[in-house]
Amino acid sequence: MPKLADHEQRRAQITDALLRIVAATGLHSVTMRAVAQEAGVSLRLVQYYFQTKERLLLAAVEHVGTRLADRLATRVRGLGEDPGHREVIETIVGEVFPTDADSRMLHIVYTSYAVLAMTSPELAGERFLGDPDALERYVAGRFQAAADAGELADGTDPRAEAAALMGMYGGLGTSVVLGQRTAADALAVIGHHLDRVFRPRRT
Amino acid sequence: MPKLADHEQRRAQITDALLRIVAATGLHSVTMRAVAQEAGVSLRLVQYYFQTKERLLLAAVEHVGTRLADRLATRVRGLGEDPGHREVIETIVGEVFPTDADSRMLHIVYTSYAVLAMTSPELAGERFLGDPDALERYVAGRFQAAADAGELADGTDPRAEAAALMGMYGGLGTSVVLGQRTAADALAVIGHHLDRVFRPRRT
DNA sequence: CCCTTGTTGATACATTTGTATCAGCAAACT
DNA sequence: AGTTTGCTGATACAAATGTATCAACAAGGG
Repeated sequence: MPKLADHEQRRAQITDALLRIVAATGLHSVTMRAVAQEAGVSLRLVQYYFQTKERLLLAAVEHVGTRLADRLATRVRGLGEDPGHREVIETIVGEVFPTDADSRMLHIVYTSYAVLAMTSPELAGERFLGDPDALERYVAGRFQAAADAGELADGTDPRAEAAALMGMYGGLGTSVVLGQRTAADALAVIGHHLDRVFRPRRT
Repeated sequence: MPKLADHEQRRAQITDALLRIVAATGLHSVTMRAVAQEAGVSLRLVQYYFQTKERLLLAAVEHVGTRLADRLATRVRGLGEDPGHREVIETIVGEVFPTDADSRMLHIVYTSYAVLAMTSPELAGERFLGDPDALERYVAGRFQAAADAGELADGTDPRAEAAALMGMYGGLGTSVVLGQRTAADALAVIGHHLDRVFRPRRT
């Protein structure tokens, strides 16, 4: 049985093209034909791999979720063994925050899907909504660990801190993409916030 | 010269219909025909008042901005004279936060336009981007006043606090609309945050 | 060599959508 | 009464779009 092409790779090639279009011109300008052209393949092939547009869109969110998870895992692992809790948290925020073209794309794509999910929950599946939840839970776990180690200020609730941080990240990220604020300014605001959450003394 | 209809009211009737559609089924399902039907007028009339779809969309954002500003002004004025700084800030956040159908609609509309503005700045005019800026500046002013009155914790920067709060509001609001969190939970997180920004003692 | 697989091309087609046109009707002000 | 203004209806039309169909070709494995 001949198998010259890697199906997974082809699918990634096409969904990547879709994400590029979303980031550049918006979700509304994603058409089967535009995706095909951006991916450098024929319209027919897009239909071949993803029968309908809906399935293509779903595959694209899954793809972006996986890619982000990989990126974060690699980044955190690169911190060396037993990094500080705050270091891990700041690394995560710094990685997903729209600073370069890649993270900016990620933010636009995520927000676009989020808006879509507000009015058509069936299109943005559980997979999509589950990702930010998982990230927040992970961050909450880190806050919990920091609290257990006595690194947090008094009266802080790890889960509430995670929610607050992820909320800030999302809102400030949007304002950065919209050009209302510099990424550096936004990150300074978040750093300022973390300064207050973490107990000042200790290293 | 006969003038049986109030142009402003008619325009409001149509843009209101548009906003309802955005909140219910998303910005992508806003069509001239759908707006006309929702507003209970003929397609021809929508064309009559707003020549093109682009102008209709722009008018709708302006409309929502004005309406929100009015709502906030009324609400804050209703606090009586010389209300506490924290009270004003909490009132504002409580008013714009997606708790009821109206504020939920507001949030969806705002976020939809924000996403649109990310990739097509010409469609979401300065009027749109200016509104959240103005709100943040106002909140920053309140934080500054609170700081001058010695009500804030040490080492707080009023403008950074405003940015952090507005960011949190936006991000958490989205998660509430997406059903990832209860509005009450989100507001509790924000309250928890404000507890730390404001100095505990004093009334 | 043959057959399966990956891929393209050329269309086709019904729908939707923004925009435009022309005629006409009802109401109200002068 | 007449004229202006607000509004509707019926259509028209080109462009875009999701989906589907049929033929064909290249390449690699058995």
